[in-house]
Amino acid sequence: MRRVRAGKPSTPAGPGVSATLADVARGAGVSKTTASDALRGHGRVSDATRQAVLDAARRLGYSPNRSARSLRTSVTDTIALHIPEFLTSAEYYMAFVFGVAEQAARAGLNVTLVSSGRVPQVDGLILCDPMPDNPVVDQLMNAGLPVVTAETYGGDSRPSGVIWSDHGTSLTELLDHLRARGARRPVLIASDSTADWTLTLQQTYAHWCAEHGIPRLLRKAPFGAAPEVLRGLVGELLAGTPETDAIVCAADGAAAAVLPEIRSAGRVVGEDLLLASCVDSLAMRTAEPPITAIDLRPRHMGSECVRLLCALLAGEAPHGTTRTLAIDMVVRASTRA
Amino acid sequence: MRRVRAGKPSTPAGPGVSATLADVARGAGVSKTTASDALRGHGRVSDATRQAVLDAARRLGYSPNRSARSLRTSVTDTIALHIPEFLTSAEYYMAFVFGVAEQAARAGLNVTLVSSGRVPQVDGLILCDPMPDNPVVDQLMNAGLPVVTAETYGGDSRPSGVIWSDHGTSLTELLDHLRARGARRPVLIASDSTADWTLTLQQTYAHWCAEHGIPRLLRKAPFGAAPEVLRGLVGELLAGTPETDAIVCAADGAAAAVLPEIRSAGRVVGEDLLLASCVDSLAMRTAEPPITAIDLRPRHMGSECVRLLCALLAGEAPHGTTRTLAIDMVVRASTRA
DNA sequence: GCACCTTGCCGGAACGTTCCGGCACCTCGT
DNA sequence: ACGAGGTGCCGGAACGTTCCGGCAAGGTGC
Repeated sequence: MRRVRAGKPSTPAGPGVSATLADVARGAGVSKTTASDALRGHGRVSDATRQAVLDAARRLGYSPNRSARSLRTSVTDTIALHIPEFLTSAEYYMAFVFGVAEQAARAGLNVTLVSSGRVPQVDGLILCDPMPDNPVVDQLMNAGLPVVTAETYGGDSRPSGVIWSDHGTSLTELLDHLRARGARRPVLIASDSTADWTLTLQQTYAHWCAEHGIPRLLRKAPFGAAPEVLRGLVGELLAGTPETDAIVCAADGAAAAVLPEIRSAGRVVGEDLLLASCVDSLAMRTAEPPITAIDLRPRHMGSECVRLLCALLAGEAPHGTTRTLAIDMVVRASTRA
Repeated sequence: MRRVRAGKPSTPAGPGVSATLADVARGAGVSKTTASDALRGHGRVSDATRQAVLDAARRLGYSPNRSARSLRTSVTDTIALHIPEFLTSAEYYMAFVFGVAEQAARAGLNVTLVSSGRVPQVDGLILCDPMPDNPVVDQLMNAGLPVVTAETYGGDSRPSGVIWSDHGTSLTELLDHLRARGARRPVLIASDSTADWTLTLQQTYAHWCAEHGIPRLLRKAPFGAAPEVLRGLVGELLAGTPETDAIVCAADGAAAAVLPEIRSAGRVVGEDLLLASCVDSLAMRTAEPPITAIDLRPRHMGSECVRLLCALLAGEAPHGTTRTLAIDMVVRASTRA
């Protein structure tokens, strides 16, 4: 608990210790007010003085103390990020995190991870795939801070901003594609999570089936279900409903996981059984055959969330702003019969 | 840039605005010094007053302003986390991140992600899989802050602490296992990254081969190589060196990616060709057949890094402390011939 | 010459916390 | 009765920043 900074505050900043604004002011021969104004571009400062201050700052390696700044302005230049803990979707979330980190760095913001419900002292929050029954999400939602969610939130409170993708349209497109490839009995294997995304997929599927006079063949697996469970499900499905000619898996990675089961049921993916996934990932690309999937562009999703949050914080976007992120179907051999 | 907090500082804290220490002191009828002492457990305070302060704090929903505290003490209660951006190893890194986040939350620390080289104002850094040729890593290493690395660092500077796993012993164990299963020509497919982990694997393999009078059949693929590249590699390997009876893949996910290629070369994994991975993941578990792999326990790795960093910060561990994290080989059908 | 505005700069208070030093009171031992 | 030592509490300075208000010097119009 000892103080880290060196003793004499009048020395021109020891090694490893960042110079203070007063040091810069002294170095430029001006007052700290002027130094601050010059650096922030706020007050009225002549070009010559501004240049002198800038030089001094660079020479001394000045970087403003964030705590002091934040104490004074009550702006932390920090946003919090919460992601659900599902290692099954690791690739999606990881890409999302990098998208957030990159865009935040660009905007000069720090990103802090929040796992518990303890609301951190930040300027705003980003919640990825918020599920209404998650108490942590609930606390964060009602913390009185600006919140941007990735995908819509099914709960009561309204976030300040939302970035969402039109999964309904995408799934319809995917189902149409399967139909064009000859599929007449497509099955949707969805998860039972409370994420809005899952629900949209199920509704869209039901709607599409009704529209095409096709029986609803929905199967549900627990969110983050073990591959064995998924396989068992598919095994039963193919044995019990052999007329199944296409399978769409909602969960990340599920389609790749069930491939062996399909094969051992004597079906040939891409030939007499079409297979597709609602989430693209490395596993889809590397599967044999590669699996048609919807690219959710998680990295873009991450950076767009930060963009929107910044706009909200700057007052450039109204509370309740909702933006759409385009997503793409990627057709691969598994549906190219 | 407007101030967020409400106007009159004498009101007992408006809604949504955290109470200040002065509010608590007033609420408990003591001075702010006493309030601070009572909450921190520092000075000499009678039990009765301490209780009164604690009550007032709870009643007012007091939570100390981190900026003010940090400004005063120059302790930020925040650590920075850097992970290399390789989405192929998404599952490993994701688990690592959660391990860090969880343990940090337990220790009352914030975690901020750092992607650029800009050194954040934190108490310490955790660098996951630091590669010597990464400029960002370099800057962070030499920031003059306590650093804990996950896996040893191959560069010049010495981190304050290291958590590492004995990949050499594990790979030896794995190779011995393959040999016991009849393999006489095991091939190692390594990546050409500069991570210490990769180098250790290659050295261990070379050493093991020499010891057993087995030809060194090392193949290198770029780190994060596309699955097609890996497949091409394996295809050539099996065509050119048909006496290959076991393949060990270093890179995360690689073993699962090359499975189809092996199959289409007419080899049967687990029967006439053993396959194993140096990194366990969902893909290894769900592959058909499931693939023997080394479980690196990334989540533990994450939390152990935080533990060590905390110990270093508290002065409970000496600079340069190195700790080992046990890792396990998980035998599955792919080597159970 | 005066009134007035603009420009360039600065003093100093405030943000919320920690903690040094000090003061008043009480309890003993002598 | 008195000093020594302990206990319980507090005043106020300091951390580094921002920014309000003010002041002097120079310019402009009359």
